[in-house]
Amino acid sequence: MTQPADVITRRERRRADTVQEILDAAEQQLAQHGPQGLAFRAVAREVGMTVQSLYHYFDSRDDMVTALVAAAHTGLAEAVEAARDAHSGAGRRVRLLAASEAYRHWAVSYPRRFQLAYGMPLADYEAPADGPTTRAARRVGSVFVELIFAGWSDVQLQLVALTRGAPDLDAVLRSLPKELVADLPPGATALALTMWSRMHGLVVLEVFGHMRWLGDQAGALFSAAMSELADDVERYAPAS
Amino acid sequence: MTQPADVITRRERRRADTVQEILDAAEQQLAQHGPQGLAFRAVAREVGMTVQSLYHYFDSRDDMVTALVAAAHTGLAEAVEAARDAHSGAGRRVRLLAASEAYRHWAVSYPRRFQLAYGMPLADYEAPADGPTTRAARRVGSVFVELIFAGWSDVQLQLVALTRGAPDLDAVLRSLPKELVADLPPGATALALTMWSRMHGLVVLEVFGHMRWLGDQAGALFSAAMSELADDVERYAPAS
DNA sequence: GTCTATACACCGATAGAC
DNA sequence: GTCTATCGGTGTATAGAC
Repeated sequence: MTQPADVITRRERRRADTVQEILDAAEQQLAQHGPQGLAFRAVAREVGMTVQSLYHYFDSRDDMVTALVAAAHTGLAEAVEAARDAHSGAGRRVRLLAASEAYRHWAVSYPRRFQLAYGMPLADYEAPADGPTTRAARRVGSVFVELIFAGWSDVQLQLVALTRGAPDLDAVLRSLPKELVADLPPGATALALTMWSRMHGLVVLEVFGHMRWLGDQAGALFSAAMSELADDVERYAPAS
Repeated sequence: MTQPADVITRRERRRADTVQEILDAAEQQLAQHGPQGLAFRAVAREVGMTVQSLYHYFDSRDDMVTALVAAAHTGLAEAVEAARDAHSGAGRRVRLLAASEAYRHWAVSYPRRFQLAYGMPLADYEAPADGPTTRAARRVGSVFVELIFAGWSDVQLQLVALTRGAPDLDAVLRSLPKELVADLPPGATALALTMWSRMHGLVVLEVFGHMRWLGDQAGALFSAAMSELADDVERYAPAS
């Protein structure tokens, strides 16, 4: 006789495998047929199940979409982290540029997933306010926060005065949860946000098709802009 | 007897009014019910017509959406132009900041329209490659190009070296149509693009709900970042 | 120009047999 | 856990009367 615990584990593993199989099918549908490919029926066809069977793995279609959004953020985070770790011996500038290139590369490689995570209001889908989705999203941001401020002294961090003259903004940035942004002074948090948004802005324009007139040179423009961004980061961290 | 020309004019004006009425209803639907509010049936309900009548004013539902996208770009362009003209006596920095604030203000005031223009892949809708949509979109960009480079000498323009080391990118930027970017050297074009993307990045993050943890301070962060951006523009234009 | 009627496909979700 | 059957709704688009 197998132990009950074993049985449950086997069942749950099998269940997890099936869930993953469904998510893979959904991602393929998303890539091939766009947003409407995420219809429950369409995913069921792709994975070779009936619609009703899907309800055994997800409470609703929105549940499945939420899982996909979280998976997208996780995939992007893993890509960025891998790029960072691939240059663990190098300096801040090299690692920051590698991470940003990985960010864009993942986005243009999986444009639909990136759109799903950062831009696409699906019909009838409303993202849950807090959950696995937001947690996975933070992972991406924290990589860049770490890279930007690696090796800064406390004095250097305090000297970033990006929010001077906006005390309310200061207060909000100071009251953010620590796990989101590791106890940085408000100016530094604002700097990380603006730097991330500079990178994000170019990527989002490209992924949503607003840089087609650059042909295949969108990546070159991105690299040039990221080089400027890295210079600006250095400028904010005056040699101690 | 009225002249035939008059009759046609009256008819066409009445038709144009109806088209505008439909578009207004569609925008209200978009604001209230999101993307799926743009269904032909939903718009017909809102405007008080039957679905079939809409086919007399638009060849298809995609036609109507295309008109909405163009209208969104035009509305954004008008808002930015108005802000620029409201400070026609001021210097470049003031006008640039005013235009950027107008950009964000329009976006957060009409988030669905902004999403429609810049981010939302509607189910089954594919934007036409070239048409009124792209022309209206260029209007926004050209305002910022003008503002950024107002008063620069040819020498100053040539000195922007943002694309150094990327000859292919240079070539693409140089071969862009003149009405898109008024005969600028490639480095200057790249500068305008990156500056615009810096502004756009923050706005797009906010409009798509990725800055909710800043509460009502997203605007303050935007202003701080735009101030930095204006400083950077000045830095690129060394005093002659 | 507007209407009714209609065709044909799709959707999310539920009930109940096996 | 998977199936069939079904409900009640959505959508785009066309035909033809008035």
